[in-house]
Parts: sequence; C-alpha cells; structure tokens
Amino acid sequence: MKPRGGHISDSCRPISEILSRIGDKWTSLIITRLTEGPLRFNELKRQVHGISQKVLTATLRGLERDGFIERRVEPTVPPAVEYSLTPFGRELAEPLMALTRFALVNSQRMEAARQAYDERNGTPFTEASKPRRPMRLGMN
Amino acid sequence: MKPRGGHISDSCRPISEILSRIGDKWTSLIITRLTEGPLRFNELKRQVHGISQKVLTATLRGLERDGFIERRVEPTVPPAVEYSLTPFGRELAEPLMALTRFALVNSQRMEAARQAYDERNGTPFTEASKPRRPMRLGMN
DNA sequence: CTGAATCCTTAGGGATACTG
DNA sequence: CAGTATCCCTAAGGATTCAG
Repeated sequence: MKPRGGHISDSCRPISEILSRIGDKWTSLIITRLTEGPLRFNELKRQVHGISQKVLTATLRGLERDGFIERRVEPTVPPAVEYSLTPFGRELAEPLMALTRFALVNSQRMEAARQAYDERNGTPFTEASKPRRPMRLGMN
Repeated sequence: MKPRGGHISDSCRPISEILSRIGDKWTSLIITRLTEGPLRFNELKRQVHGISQKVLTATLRGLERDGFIERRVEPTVPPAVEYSLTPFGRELAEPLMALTRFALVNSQRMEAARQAYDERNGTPFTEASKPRRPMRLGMN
C-alpha cells in the first residue's frame, strides 16, 4: 500500500482476473488432469466429464495464451495435438491443488453447513423461490 | 467405465463447486478483506471497490450459507451488521490467499505471456473479433 | 482427430428505486 | 444502515453442424 488509501483496486485486478480464470468451472479440472502428464485433446475431453468440445477448446486456448499450458501439434494425419503444463503452469498448479484439496476434504462440511443454514432460514434464498426446475441439463 | 477408472466426476463435483464459489469475481476479495478483521456491510462495500450492493448481499449470503462467514446483527437503530470469518472460513482463506499471492506475484508474467501469444497469433481469439466495445461498464 | 462456426439458453451481475 | 425488489444485458457455456 502507498502513502494513504492503499489503492486496493490495483491489487485486486490481477486477483479477480486469475480467480475468474481458474474459477470457470472447467479450468481447474483441466489443470488437475494435466498435472499427471500431457494429454491429447480427446483424452482430455474424456477425462473431464461433461465438458463440450467448444468449451474445452476455448479454455485450452485461454490457458495457452496465459502461458500455463503448451500445445504441441504432431503433423500426422489425422493430426495429434498434445497439451501439457508449462513450468509456469506447474507453478500455478501448486496453490491451485491446495485449494482443490481443501474442496475435496471439506465438501461434506460445506454441505452440512448449507443444510444447517437452510434449516434455520428458508431453504434457498429468496424464500419465494418457485418450484422451478425446467432447466436444460447439459448432456454431451 | 466400471471398477476401473476412479470415479473422476465424483471427486470433481466439489472441486468445481468450490472453485465457482471463490472464482466468482468478488468472493476472494471479500474473504481477503475479512481476513484482516470483521467488517460491517458498508465498510465492506467501500473496500471492495466496484461491487454493487445487491451482489455484495448475495455473495455474503452464499458465504454464510456455506459456513465461511458469520453475520452478527447489532439490534440498534439503525441496525449494525458485522461480518466475520468463521474458523472454517479462515481455513479456506489459507489456500485461497496462496492463490491470491500467486496472482499478485505473477500478474505481469501472465500479461507478458498474453502479449507474446497475441503477437504470434492474431490478437484476441476469433480474429474476427469486431471492433466491439459498446458494453455498459459498471459504475456504481 | 481436432477443431471452427452457429445458434440458443441461462446465470451472473449491474442500475435503480424503495423500505424498516 | 442494511438490505429487497425489479429490470435489463452480457458473457459463459451447451448442442449441433461442418471441415482440414
């Protein structure tokens, strides 16, 4: 922080940025898979259950752009593309895996907290939450 | 597949879940502020620059529900509400802060990687990215 | 096999106004 | 002060189709 005030938003930007990056529902799972070794596109797609090809592609592009993964194209036919973590990506993986571990270890604790909360107060939030549930669930 | 395979999706659910929770652009910033002590609603709103009051409320509710923060109402008039991390929240804060630190330390490295990438390939992604930018930017 | 392009739906978030 | 309640819009993500 500086003289006075602290310019919090300055230091916040990169935080929000990277947290959005890894918080996007798929990135962490992809990184996790890749920590165990390089994978080809469809291997990755199979291991990350439920991700669509479009989103996988987009996510991989983003990670490549940020320098976390490397994309190697084997010029065969049909082409074989291999994705792997860069050293930078492995650095990211470390704190990320720590968080991931936390999630795994404490998932039931969170669930319990939620149920307790929902018991004290009305279940979901607004209380006026309709019996909704039409929602298209993504099978692919 | 069956016996073999490891049930990846089972272990993935809590990961995606918590990562979405903390990856939602504001949560990490809120937790970060709260690691330094309890704060009242508007103090928090002021410290987390740019967050709207609606989103702050919703985020705090979610964190309370998951057991990460506690909400204490001082029955004065006007009411004073204080938010603080629970022990569970402090546990979460640890790996979260590690990631946060990573983001801070490496933000320029990411930026550099991005510029390098954009130089090799066309700037943003689709190449056909319109000169867009009308987008309402949120001032509050 | 590895994507790119399109279309469509939904959830997240922002602005604003109002209340105990 | 600390929220609720609306309205609205965009970006993320899914389904599907096409191609090198």
